[in-house]
Amino acid sequence: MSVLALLRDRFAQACHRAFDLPLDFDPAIAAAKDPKFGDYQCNAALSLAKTLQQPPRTVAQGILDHVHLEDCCAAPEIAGPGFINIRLRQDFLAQQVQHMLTDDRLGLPTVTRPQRIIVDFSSPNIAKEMHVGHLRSTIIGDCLARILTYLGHDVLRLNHVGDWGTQFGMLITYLREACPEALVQSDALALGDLVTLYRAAKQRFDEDAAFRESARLAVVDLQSGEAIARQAWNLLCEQSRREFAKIYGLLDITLTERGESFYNPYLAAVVEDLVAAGLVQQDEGATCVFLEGFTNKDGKPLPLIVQKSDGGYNYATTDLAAVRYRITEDRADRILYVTDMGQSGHFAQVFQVAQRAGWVPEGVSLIHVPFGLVLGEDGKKFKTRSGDTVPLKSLLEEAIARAERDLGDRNPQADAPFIQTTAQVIGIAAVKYADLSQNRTSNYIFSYDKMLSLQGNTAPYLLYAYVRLCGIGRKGGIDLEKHPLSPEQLPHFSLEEPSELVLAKHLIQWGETIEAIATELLPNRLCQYLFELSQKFNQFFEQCPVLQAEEPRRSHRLALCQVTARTLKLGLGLLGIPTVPRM
RNA sequence: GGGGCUGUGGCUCAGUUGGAUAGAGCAAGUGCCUCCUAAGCACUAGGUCGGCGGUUCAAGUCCGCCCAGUCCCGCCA
Repeated sequence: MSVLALLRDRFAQACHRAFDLPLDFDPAIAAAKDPKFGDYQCNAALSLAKTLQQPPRTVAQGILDHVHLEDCCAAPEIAGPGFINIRLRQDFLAQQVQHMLTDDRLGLPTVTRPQRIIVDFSSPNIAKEMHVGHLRSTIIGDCLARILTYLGHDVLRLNHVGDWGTQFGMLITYLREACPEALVQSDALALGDLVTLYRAAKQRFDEDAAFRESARLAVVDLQSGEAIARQAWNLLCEQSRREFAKIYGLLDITLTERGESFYNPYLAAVVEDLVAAGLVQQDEGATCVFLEGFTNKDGKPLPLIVQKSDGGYNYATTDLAAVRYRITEDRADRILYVTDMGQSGHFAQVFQVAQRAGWVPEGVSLIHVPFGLVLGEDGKKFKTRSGDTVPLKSLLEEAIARAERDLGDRNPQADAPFIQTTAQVIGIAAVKYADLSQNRTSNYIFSYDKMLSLQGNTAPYLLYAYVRLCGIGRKGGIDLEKHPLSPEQLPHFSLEEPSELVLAKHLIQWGETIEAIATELLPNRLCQYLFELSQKFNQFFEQCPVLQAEEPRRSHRLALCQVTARTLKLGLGLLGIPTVPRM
C-alpha cells in the first residue's frame, strides 16, 4: 500500500470515529507542497468545518484525537487555518525504501482487477509517409500502453491504419496509366516513390473529372473484391508497411495492425443495426443518425452520416463498426483513442451513437485521449523550410545526428560504435521525452535545441543521472540490479543526511504517482516525477559520497542508489526510453 | 452562428478532488572539479496567473460575461 493510501485510510478511520463520517470519506490527503509543512498534509478539517458547524481548527483537533499514526509518523501538527501537517518517521521511511529494495516491482503490485484495454494509436495512412502529425499519437499511445500493461492490464495495441477508401481508387487508377507493372509486381516502385505517386495521383484526381470517375469505379472494384484491384491494393499496403516498420523499429514500438479495411465486412450490419434501433433517418439521400447536443449553423440537430448518398460508407461507419467489434469480439473493458484534439467532436458523436444503439454495456468505457499539435519554433504548424510537412523519418534522423555531433564533441576519445549507438538512444529519447513531458492537451513547440539540451527537464538530463548511478556501480564493482544489503544488514538500513531523506521521500511516492498517471492518462506527470527524482539524486550525489563512505553508511547509500537506479530505469522504460551505461 | 482547447516571470512550461507566501527549466548574474562522469550542484534576480464580475472561510483552479489565439462544425479521415 502506498503511503498516501495508508494515510488516507488512517484519517478516514479517524474521521469516522470523531464525527461518525462514512469510512469511505475522502480525508483530502496530499503530499505537502512545501517541505516546511512536513511530508504530507490532511486538508479535511477545512471543508468539514462548515458541515459540522465547528471552527476548522477544532475539527482538526477532533481528527487528531482519533487518528493512529504512531507507527509511521511524528506527532501531527495543526497549522494555519486548520491544516494537519504530517511528518514521516525516519525509521518508517527507511522501512518503505527497504520494501522497494526487496520487491521486484518496487512496491507497486499489479491491479487486483485487470481490464482488457485497447489502445488505438499511431494510425498512419497507407501510401503516405509517416510525418510529424503521427508523432504524438505514436509516442503517447505507446507510453500509455506500457503503463497500463505494467499495472497488469491486458492491453491490445491497435494500429488503425488508413488502408481503405477513396484514395486507393485514385492510386490504382493512376498506376494503371503511369506504371502498370506496379499493379501486379512487388517492388516495381522504389519505396520512396510512394509519396511522389500519391502527390501525382492527387493532382490528376483534382484536375480531371474523367479520372475522378475511373477512380470512383476502382474503389467499387476494390470494395467488391475484384482481383486485380485487390492485388494492387495489397502491394501498396505491403510497401507502406515496410516503411512503417522501420520507424517503429527505431522508436521501439510494437503495434498490431488492424486497418480500416478490416471492418469492411461489418459496415452493412452496422447500418442495419442502427436502422433496427430506430436511430436512422434519410436526409438529402444520405443515411444519418441525428445527434443530441450537436447543432449546425441554423441550430438544427447535426447528423452523423453512416451511409453516403452514393451508398458508400465513411469513417464514421468504420469507427462505429470498430467500437462494436472491439466490445463484442475483443471483449474490451476500456478503449482509448489517442488522436489529436481536432477529432474530439467526431469521437463524441461516434460514442454517442454507439451508446444510443445499446452497444456499450455497463462498465465499458470509450475514451478519447486527445493531444495538441506539434508547432515549429515560430509557434505555427511544424513545417520544413519549403513548407512541406516533416517526414517522421527525417525528423528522427536529425535528432540522432545532432546527438551524435554533441556526443562526439564531448567524448573525442570514444570509438565510433559507442557514439553511434548512444547517439541513437539519446536522439530518440530526446524526441520522445520532449513530447511526453508536455501536458498532452496543449500544443507544443518542437525544438531540437531544447530537447537535446544538456540542462533542464530533458531526456539527456535524466539519462545522465542514470549514467552517474552506473558510474558508482562500475567504480565500486557493484551490480545495481542486485540487492546490496545482506539479509542481516537489511533490518539496520537507515537514512540520516537531509539529501538522503529528501531522495527517499520522493522514491516512496513512486507507486501513488504511477497509479494517478494511469487514471489520468497524463504521461507528463511521470516525466515530472522522474525529473524531480533525477534532481534529488544529483543533490544527494553532490552531498553524499557513496563509495568512500564508512560502513555501514556506504552500504546504505548503495541501497538508496540501487532503488533510485531501478526506479529511474523503470520509469524511463514506461516512457519508452531505454537507458545507457555511459554518455 | 455553435462548440472544443489554450492564455501563468523575457522564453518554454508544471500546478492533482478549490487549500498555507503560485513552482520548475531555459536565458542573465555569482560561486563550486586533488573526490563515484561539472551533460552536475549552490546562490541571486524576475509574476496584480488574459480582463471584469460571482460562489466560498479559501479561487491560477469552480460559475457567468468579455478579449486574444487556435481547431472542429453533412456525405474526407
